[in-house]
Amino acid sequence: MVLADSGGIESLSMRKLAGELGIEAMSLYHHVKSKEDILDGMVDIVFGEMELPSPGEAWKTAMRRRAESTRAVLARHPWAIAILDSRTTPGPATLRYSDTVIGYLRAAGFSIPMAAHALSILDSYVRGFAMQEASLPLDPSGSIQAATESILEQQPMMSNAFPHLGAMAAELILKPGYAYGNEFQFGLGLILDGLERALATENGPQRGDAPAEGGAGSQSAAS
Amino acid sequence: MVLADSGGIESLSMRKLAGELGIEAMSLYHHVKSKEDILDGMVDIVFGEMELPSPGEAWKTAMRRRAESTRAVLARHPWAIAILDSRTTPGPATLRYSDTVIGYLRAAGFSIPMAAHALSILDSYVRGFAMQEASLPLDPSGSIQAATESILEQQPMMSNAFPHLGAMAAELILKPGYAYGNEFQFGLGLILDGLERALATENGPQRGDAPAEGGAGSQSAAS
DNA sequence: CACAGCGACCTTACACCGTAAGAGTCTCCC
DNA sequence: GGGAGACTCTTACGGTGTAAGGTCGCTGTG
Repeated sequence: MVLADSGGIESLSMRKLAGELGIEAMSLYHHVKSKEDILDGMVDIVFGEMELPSPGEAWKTAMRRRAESTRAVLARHPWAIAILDSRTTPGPATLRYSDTVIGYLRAAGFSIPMAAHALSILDSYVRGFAMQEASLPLDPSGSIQAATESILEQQPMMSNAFPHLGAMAAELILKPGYAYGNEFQFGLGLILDGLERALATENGPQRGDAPAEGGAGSQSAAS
Repeated sequence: MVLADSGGIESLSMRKLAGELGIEAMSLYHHVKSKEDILDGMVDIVFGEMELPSPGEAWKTAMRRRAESTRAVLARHPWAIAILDSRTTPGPATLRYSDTVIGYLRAAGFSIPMAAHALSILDSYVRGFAMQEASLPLDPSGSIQAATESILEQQPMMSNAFPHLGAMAAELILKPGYAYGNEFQFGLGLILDGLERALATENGPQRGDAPAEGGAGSQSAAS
């Protein structure tokens, strides 16, 4: 079901979907309540494709892998990005996913509020990045040069009216080897480092003894 | 033009828009090439509403204000979030906005690659957060309690099958005073602090930045 | 003044969309 | 045999974006 859809664009209609299945549009309504139902199911499948952290991993690498997996899944299903959160009736895979990640963070020593912070910032960043990436006019190689050039050509006054934009285009984006996708790692590392610091601060800069948890990884006690 | 649209939902159609203006649908096509044209213009207006940093401000406060302004504007025009980036022909306000911000960062000591990093992470985060926030079922007070409760009620096995999700709902989200919007500040501060550190590292560690607590942290933030 | 040109507006029409309503048809179980 | 579903179909309605072309009234020029 999803196969046909993610292959095509989000121009899937009840009639086309039915055609794909060899039946008529209205027959679909005996299996689903509405098109919203189908979208709900598709979103749940997308969540099901995301990699879950496996126990025993250090939380930082686990969260990094989770973020990269999410980005990869969303790149595979760009249509899903805009509707991921807007489903008001989360499916089982969605709930399972959230529950597992929260449980993982808690086991790694995150308090409940800190886990909520971490979830919020990571998901906002990953989905925001996926959104920007999905809407960039990339050629298959993942480069953005061609599109940038065409904008520059359209606007020859670019370097006059918008000097900094022009400079960034000329000196960074148009350089061979630049791919916007690489920006992902920088931001992800920055956020994970920031979370590590926040976690250390929370877990007691004062009398930071007895960190009872078998928390994964980095204990850099405040000096 | 935008007034009518952002007030209503994204269910604006050529016919409704024409009706708002007292004319017929097809008459619009004498002023715009297509509906895409209208969306382009609307997106540009949205960019125009965003606050630009004023010279002389410290870059951190300037970027914080920019992020908060962007979030406020996108909260005012939720329909814009999903299509902000997908416009392939940026309008003048959009270009001006990007150019000013880049110029501002450059003046504050960011190299071109570092400015690109900063733009990418800030915009991804802010837009991702705005997206999540916009799709949350909030009551007018900005709280999420009612919706959370209804999900919990629908799924009484929540606390069994999804214990961590249930715990976070019970001990954080359902507590009076919790509002998801407050998560924004945490993530924004974390990112700005991270950028500050990355900037200091880039600009040469000769300026003793007292990296005492950084310990042997990961250097994945290096450019 | 007359008149051509043109831009703003209109009507009509087409192919698509989600789906409400209801009418077969087929298979299984008592 | 005879329900009882489950499944599919046809028909129809009100919506969408927009292609094609018609009808005004204003304006510039002679």
